[in-house]
Amino acid sequence: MRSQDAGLAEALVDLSHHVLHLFADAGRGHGLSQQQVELLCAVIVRGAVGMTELGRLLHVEKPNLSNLTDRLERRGLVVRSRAAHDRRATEVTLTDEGTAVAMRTYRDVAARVRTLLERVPQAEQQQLATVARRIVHDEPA
Amino acid sequence: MRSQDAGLAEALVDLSHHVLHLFADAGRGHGLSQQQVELLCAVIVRGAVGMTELGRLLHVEKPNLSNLTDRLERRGLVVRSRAAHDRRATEVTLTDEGTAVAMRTYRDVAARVRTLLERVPQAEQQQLATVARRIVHDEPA
DNA sequence: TATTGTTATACTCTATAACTATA
DNA sequence: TATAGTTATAGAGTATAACAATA
Repeated sequence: MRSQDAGLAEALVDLSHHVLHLFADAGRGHGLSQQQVELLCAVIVRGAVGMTELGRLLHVEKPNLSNLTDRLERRGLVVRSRAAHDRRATEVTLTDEGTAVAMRTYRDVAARVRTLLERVPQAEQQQLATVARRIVHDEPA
Repeated sequence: MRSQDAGLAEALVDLSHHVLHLFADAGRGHGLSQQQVELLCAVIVRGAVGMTELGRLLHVEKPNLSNLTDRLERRGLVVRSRAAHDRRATEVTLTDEGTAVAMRTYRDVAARVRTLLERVPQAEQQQLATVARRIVHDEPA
């Protein structure tokens, strides 16, 4: 690894830790883990979400997502239901309590994101989003 | 959260997952977890490292770092020693086997970093490093 | 008294393989 | 045969509180 790569790599790794810890920190007050917060935020933004899409969004394998969903269902925050169009598929939705918890947590996450980004000027934020998407192949070069 | 913030936030979260999974993927072939790879890489780059600095680098709390170090020590990859200047402090160093494993893993990580960044032009990489450091407060605005 | 690190506990997350049900 | 999801299992990571030793 060239030394300039190493510098960028270290900065990226540090940034990644900060970004994901933001979910953990937001969840702590509500007794939620990082992954639980990520799942709740994904569902509140999208409405009903299938397990496959959740796994892709959260970067979690199927069996682990099943367990993650189990724990949230046991706590009464989400429910599973069979999808109408494909009876193999499961859709995850929020309960009333889950919605309330997810809203509070989502606002907490959003506030922390704003704090994290407040040192970065608008123009650079736009560039950052573009580069980030390019790196994860969501966007063409 | 404004919708433009949300777009950036999602891109950042996705990027963060990719970056940290890179360590997990590099470790899989060697039976090492993400955190184990991160620790080995930190030690190979720095030589002997104290527990406090390791905790800061890996974003891991003290008790968890103790456990992480225990598992690597049990596998014969690292050893602990008392620091000369402060007899409370512990320093972590690599064994011969640990050095060999860490070198291979480090090269694997480096290769994956290059792949991850190959779509990003040099100039943008430099900007990215600057913005990343600014976000985590390592660098003034 | 503050700091460095460990131990103890209870819970959550992870990877892998094997399984069921639907397509 | 392939896909969506679950179950089982063993190991690893996590947060918190309480502790020992050194500064």
